[in-house]
Amino acid sequence: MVNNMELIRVYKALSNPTRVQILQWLKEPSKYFPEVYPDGVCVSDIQKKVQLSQSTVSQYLSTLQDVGLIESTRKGQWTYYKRNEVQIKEIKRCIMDHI
Amino acid sequence: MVNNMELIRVYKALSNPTRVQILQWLKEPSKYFPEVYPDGVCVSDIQKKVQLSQSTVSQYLSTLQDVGLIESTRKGQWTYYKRNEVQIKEIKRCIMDHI
DNA sequence: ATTGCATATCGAGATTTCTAAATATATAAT
DNA sequence: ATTATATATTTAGAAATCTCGATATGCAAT
Repeated sequence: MVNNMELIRVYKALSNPTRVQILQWLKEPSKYFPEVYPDGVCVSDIQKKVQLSQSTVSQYLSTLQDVGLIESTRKGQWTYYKRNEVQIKEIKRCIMDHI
Repeated sequence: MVNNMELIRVYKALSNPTRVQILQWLKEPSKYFPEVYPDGVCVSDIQKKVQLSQSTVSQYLSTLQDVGLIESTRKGQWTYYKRNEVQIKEIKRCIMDHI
């Protein structure tokens, strides 16, 4: 269950076009990124596409992760991100009741 | 059809707890407001409940209306607001595909 | 015409978000 | 040990949002 305040934070996370864009690219990662690993896509590949600084992209990914929309796996020096579809489904369900 | 940028504006509108609260109260106006008119609830009744200034509430309602979540009807010196359920349904549908 | 009431708009200070550069951390390769 | 690479964190200025008081607008009643 995603409560009221958590949903507000989800809306905040989604109220930035770049963050939403990333979330959408991650729906079909192989379509949008040069390499897709078992745990998702690495930060630098995402950064190349969004054309914002490395630190900004890293923070955006943290923001999306903080609200549960994506999840990360660290492997060596890389961090791979992918959508957390289970949580996204739950968030969607809650938004339906919320609005 | 609600496009990408319009949805971003919807998320922005929803990323404020008070605005979401108002939207939720308007689901069952007679439960939360002293008087409900055919076209909805007047600004001053909403203002009394949220305990923010009149100008803030007026702007919040404009914000919600701008993105289509509520609609207004002016009758004399009053403006009544109610949910735009048709548009909300459409927005929900688009959010489902969007996220 | 004037007064009073409901709402909208304007202007501004406080707070938050955006974004980058610089720095830190962690790992890999030499 | 040193160097290089990937990512995270810190710091800070610019831009946007929040919120209010003041003012404007529009309508109703006198």
